[in-house]
Amino acid sequence: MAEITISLPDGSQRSLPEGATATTLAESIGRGLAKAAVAAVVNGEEADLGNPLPADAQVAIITAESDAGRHVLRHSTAHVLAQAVIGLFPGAKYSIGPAINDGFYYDFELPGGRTFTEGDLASIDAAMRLIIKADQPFVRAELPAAEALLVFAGQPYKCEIIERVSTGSADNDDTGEIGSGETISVYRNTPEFVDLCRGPHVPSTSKLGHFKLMKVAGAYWRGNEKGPMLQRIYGTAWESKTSLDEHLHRLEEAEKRDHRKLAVELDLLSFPTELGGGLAVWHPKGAIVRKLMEDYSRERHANGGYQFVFTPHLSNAALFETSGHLGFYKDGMYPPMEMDNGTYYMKPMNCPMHCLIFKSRQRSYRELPLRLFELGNVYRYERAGTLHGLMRIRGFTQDDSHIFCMPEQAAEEIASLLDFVMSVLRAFGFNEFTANLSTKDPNKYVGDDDAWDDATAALRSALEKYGLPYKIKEGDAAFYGPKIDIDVQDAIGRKWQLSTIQYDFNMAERFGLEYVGTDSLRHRPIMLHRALFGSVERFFGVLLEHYAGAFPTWMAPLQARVLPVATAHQGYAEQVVARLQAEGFRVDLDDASDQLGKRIRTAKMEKTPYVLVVGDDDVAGTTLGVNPRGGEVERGVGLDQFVARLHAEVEEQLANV
RNA sequence: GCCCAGAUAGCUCAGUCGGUAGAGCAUUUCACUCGUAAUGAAAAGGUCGAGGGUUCGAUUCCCUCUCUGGGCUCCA
Repeated sequence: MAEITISLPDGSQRSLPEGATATTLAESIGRGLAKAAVAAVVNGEEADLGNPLPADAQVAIITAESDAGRHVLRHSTAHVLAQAVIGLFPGAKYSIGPAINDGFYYDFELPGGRTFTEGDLASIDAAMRLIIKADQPFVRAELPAAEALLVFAGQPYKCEIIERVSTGSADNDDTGEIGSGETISVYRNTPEFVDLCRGPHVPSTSKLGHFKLMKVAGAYWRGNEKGPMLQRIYGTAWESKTSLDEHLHRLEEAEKRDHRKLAVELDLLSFPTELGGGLAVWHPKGAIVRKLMEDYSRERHANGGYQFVFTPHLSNAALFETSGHLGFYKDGMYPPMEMDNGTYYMKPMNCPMHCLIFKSRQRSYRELPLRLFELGNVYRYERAGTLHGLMRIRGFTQDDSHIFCMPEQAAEEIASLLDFVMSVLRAFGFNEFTANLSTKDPNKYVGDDDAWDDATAALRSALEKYGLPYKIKEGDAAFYGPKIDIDVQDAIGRKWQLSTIQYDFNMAERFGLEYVGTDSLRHRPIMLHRALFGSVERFFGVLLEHYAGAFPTWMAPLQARVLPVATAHQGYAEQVVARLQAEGFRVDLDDASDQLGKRIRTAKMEKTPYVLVVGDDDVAGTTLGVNPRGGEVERGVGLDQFVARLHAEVEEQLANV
């Protein structure tokens, strides 16, 4: 029999009989590999395990526990979901069902406008497990478009995808489903069930099984708000029960960190329904933390050459007509108020008012860069369905600064802005950063091309000088200028977009801003927008989740609580509290009316950095029993010694810049 | 705005096949005075999200609305 030679990723070669498949290859290498195999990469293209391998092919086996392998598992599980739904709901239309981060989804339209309820998930789950148990093969076929349209007659969403692909008007969603070639690829599991798909898939449904259907949701067909609302089912799928359980456990952990839950438990803030959606009130403990954040920010800005300004919450409509907000973002603004002889709006941004400050008198180049800073309260009418705790809120505070500079100053200013932003983010305990550089959308921009090129180059060079890893998002800039967005990674690996540095070629133009240059002529300044926290509220929410409520000592609402062992030690406990407060620390006392163990538990539940227990020995020796958050109890620590330690800790936490 | 699920004491939740409700924690009081994550007892606490309908009677069934949660869409 003729043989073919296959090259493996490690450079080694193997001879196999002609007609051998990737499965044969995997089996020839080892039983474990054959078991874990879900697909293959043949000459750089993902392919099914069961395809005959071409001669002299480069082949890599995709195993279930790799990212690519999980993607295949999830996509295949989505097909099983569709098969189960079609079986249980005769007449159901199926549309698309891709693998996504950690799982998959599939969108359906049910007959008669029926919708899924959570209760349906159990019966769908059971039907899926039967399909998996039946060990159905995923059989690939390639058809001309005309034939595919016949196969999917009565399935309007599938036909639409086929037509878009065959007429060349497909987008990524479509090609993700069926590839972009001349023929349409499909996978058939049974005579009854066939689905469009580019593949690859696992060879048979028995490779699947470690999945869980998570939730039902509405989703627009092709993401179009005006299009039909389909019924989406989300699921997660993994290569083993252990991995599935770990994933579910991670979800539980994230849920425990939910800032809305922690905000209630720690009595930080609330969203009273009487107040209205997306509006928060800050309780004393939350307000302490927020004030510390803001004070620190002010201190850094004062040292960084910023000038503080204040501007009102309301403005005459004319201002937002000049700025363009009413033209571009009216839907996102609170409705107008008619008063006196004009129309007023809540401000959605601070920049127009900062422009008015710049414009209030003639400016000289000697004043530039002029850096204006404000913790400005803005109000945006976010749609009801989008509100999410502090992360998406209707009234919030931007730590907003606008920098007006000469064009030749911009590059240096950007570089120092980036240093400043990163330094402050580090002080709040973030260490992992990535950035996005958004460039010009050629179809929608103002300003001249040279200015855009210079601005983009300045942003890029700042990123490179700082050594911040970044991705370029082509065409993602706002119409008025390119920008850098900075993402931080939190303690459990989630990314949050926080800071932004943006060029603006538009606003200075609209407001007719000018400065007098060395040539005594008038010039237009460059304007830079810079938000560091972004929104103080959202940043607080991110910190709360990052620290799981256990704020570092420097910003903890209560830094230490003193517990007298018995009433006899109350006097000494009061002295300790007074001493620590005199040193500037936030300390309180929990008297002996509850048992000691109970009081310790309460203080721990409140995530107090230090619980200080004082009894007979401590009164005698002016010492403390120190019970630190997350550490070991230490008896007989001298009061002076503890004070010094606490000062040192706070200083060290803020020195990490 | 659209789809799904909710709303019962401050919090977490149980319950009422239609006859106006209960637990744990928290709160208050009393007793206990204790050395590192829950002492015991008692009291108080609810227009069962709002409005309308069906009914002799609705917290429970139906409708509408509000709000909350998960998605979609949107996010200067």
